[in-house]
Amino acid sequence: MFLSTSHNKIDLKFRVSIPASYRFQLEKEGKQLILFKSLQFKCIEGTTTDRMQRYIDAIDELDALSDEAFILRMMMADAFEMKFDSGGRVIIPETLIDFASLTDKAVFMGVGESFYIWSPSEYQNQYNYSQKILQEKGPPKLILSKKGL
Amino acid sequence: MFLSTSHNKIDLKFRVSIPASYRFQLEKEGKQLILFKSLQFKCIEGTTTDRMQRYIDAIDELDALSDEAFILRMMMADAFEMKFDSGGRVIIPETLIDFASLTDKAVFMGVGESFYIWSPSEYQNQYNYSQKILQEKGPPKLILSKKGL
DNA sequence: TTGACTCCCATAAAAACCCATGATATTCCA
DNA sequence: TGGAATATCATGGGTTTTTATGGGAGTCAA
Repeated sequence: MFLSTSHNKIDLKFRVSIPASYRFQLEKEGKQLILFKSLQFKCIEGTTTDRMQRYIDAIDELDALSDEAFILRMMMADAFEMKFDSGGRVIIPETLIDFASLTDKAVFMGVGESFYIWSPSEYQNQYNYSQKILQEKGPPKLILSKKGL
Repeated sequence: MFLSTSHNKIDLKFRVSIPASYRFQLEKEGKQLILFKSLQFKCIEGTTTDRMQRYIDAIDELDALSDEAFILRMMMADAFEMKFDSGGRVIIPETLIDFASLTDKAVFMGVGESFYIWSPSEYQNQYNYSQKILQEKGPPKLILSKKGL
């Protein structure tokens, strides 16, 4: 489970520290880290190899010639397996840096089964949007009570 | 189940003692503590990892593009797993301190499946408000399902 | 050589860990 | 029942470890 938010620096070599809690999460389950372009947002998404496998399996269930399958395959093509250095950092591929408009700061946002890497300004936009939705619609209580929470 | 209210000090290192009764509650069931921004109030909410896991599972069952899923992901991003020191304290993340406007005192309020951490003044506001509602509307009707008990 | 990449070490700040103490509550026994 | 002995809790403070980050030495290819 990936939780919490942290702001880390991207150095001149495109290196960035993956938050320690995320690394433990991966290590605990003995899983590799995958980074890829988010399908929803202008950010990088990080997850484990086996969750990625679930995406791949999902493609197989789609009509092979459909637009969805096409999009998902394109996403796979821009997915990278990350290696950590001794300090717990990875080098973010340039494709992903560009996609998410990252410069010198990265915001790591744990969202459960995966995490997002945002530029600070995009993150702020998303955060503000969430606050707006919350004010307008209130907490998603229907969903929660339905699940017995 | 978390019950009762207590007023604890937040020291210069942002450490605060989690009330012993809450700790026993967690220990008894072998569960980790999670703190996160309340979706309803200007306070911190405390709960367990497996309760949080149920929220995460709920995300996957929602339309990934829905507002509900979005809000729940934001909730994960503002959730932190806590580690106790030998004295039963945790360090409250700065994000949460700011969100709840905490300074040097924290009011712990057990509300059953979770608990709240308020600043003394916010707590007082909520308390006064509840008293006002009680006077105006009388006690709420409770429907206790046999199943749930 | 130059440039890109990997691997390793250095360091400041933050977090985790450990022990001490005063206050309060609890136990125990005359 | 009183009151000393004990346990528990919240809190203070110091020491050690971890984390994030900077930078350099070695490697390989063009």
